[in-house]
Amino acid sequence: MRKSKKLSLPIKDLSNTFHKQERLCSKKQMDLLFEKGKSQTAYPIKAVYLETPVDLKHPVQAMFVVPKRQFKRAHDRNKLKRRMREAYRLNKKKAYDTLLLKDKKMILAFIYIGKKAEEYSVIERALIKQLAIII
RNA sequence: AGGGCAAGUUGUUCUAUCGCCCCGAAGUAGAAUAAAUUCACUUCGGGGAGGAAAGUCCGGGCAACACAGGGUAACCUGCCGCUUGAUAAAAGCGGGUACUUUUCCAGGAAUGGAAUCGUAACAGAGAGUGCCACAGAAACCAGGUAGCCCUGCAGCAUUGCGCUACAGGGUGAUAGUGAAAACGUGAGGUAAGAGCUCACGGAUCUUUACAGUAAUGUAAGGAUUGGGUAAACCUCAGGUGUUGAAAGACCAAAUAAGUUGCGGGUUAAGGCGACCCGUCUUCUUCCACGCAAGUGGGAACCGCAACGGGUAGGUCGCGUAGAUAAAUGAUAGAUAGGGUCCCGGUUACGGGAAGAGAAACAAAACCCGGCUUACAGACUUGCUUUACUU
RNA sequence: GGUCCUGUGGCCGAGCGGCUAGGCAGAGCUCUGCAAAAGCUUGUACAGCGGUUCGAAUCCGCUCGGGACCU
Repeated sequence: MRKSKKLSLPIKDLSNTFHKQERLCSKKQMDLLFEKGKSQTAYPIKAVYLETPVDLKHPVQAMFVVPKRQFKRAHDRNKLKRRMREAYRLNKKKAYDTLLLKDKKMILAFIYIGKKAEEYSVIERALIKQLAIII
């Protein structure tokens, strides 16, 4: 596996942006996440999440993973990651609001576990479901 | 004209909304700082994947380390000329040679010539070694199974020719085989035979002349006349220092100048990143004993190895695409082309309808060139097939 | 990003140019009242495509698949 992105929201924000600060980039944090994080599955996506004490700018840092083993072509991996990222970007607002209220920070990884590339609508549905459960 | 195949060229449109990466400018009662300034945010402007970005099969740039010299090994390449940054190699273009497809011509045959299609890892098997299963007499300094011929001896037969067995010798014409069998045809010759000899033809090597930059070709002369395999070992010639961007430079942070072992002066250790020759380098300090050479001892120091510990963050390298877990997407709509159906028409084509709608292969991670592989549609060329008309 | 190894029946695994060993598994038969065990018999493979060679699993090239290493 190998890709991740992070999302950060400045201050109040409400927009559907997805900046670099919102992506999970630190190798240390990643190792920590996979070692201690909890996971759950909603086909075709598996989510790994962990509350973190680190002082982040945004309530959540997220990364997206598509295993090379299932998808040999870089093109296919990119496409799936983009679809997941897009779904996350458009639906993260509710999660942000909730976490801001609770004053908690979180790191997240979404791993694509399907055997074949699914349509955007399928991915979006699964991702919304994931977010709802996690938060 | 349609379909199919092959090769080459090309290889993707517009609008809206929400977003992504990089650069620049301006702004902010924002954050850090003494300040310069940096960061953040907002607005505006600009730029943002491919012909293969792929496979990583070649080469170059670039970088670090190494480097007196000679030889060996290993690896790569192998007709000639020109071109590109690139002597060699790779690639492109042209040429040569060999083989091959088709057609034609000459010949009794072997074979040769001309045109044309294609192929070639295209130096050497007149240096050596190895291998060539099965079949076959024989598979490589050829052989002797059958056959043919000669001689000797024995037997049979006999007017005579002869026949049979054995022994010795000659022979390579005939012979099933095989991927491959010892130049082809004819004549002479012989006991039978043979390039043994001759004629014509073929092949290999070579000398000279001429043509060509060259590979090579042509002609004449001479010598020779038994295979294959070098993508088997090998020989010859040319080339190759090693490692690669995870190369490498700098900064910051952190930790323990930690532990153990071995070595540190003569037939010692180490370097010359494979090996050898050869050559070069290293020839310390303290303590005790001794006049000295030297001996003994531990420690320091140096080198190597193992164990253990810490950090694994930033800048540069790095690009008017450009990150450092890696940017081009999503949604909605519109068209081009194509597909389906209906009508007219012999086709070509023309008109109309509904619904779908940009869908091939595939996404840069230092850069460049070549090769290979993948690929819808469009265009061009060639081949093939079908239909219609003449 | 770079470097390298590897691919033989359903599975494991020999085979350094000449009909592709062997074991396990499968099928049939023998044996048994039935089965197990045992014995006998039998089917099935060189990843794909080209090239070199008389002949290729083996040598060479390309493609595909599997794996390892370098930070």
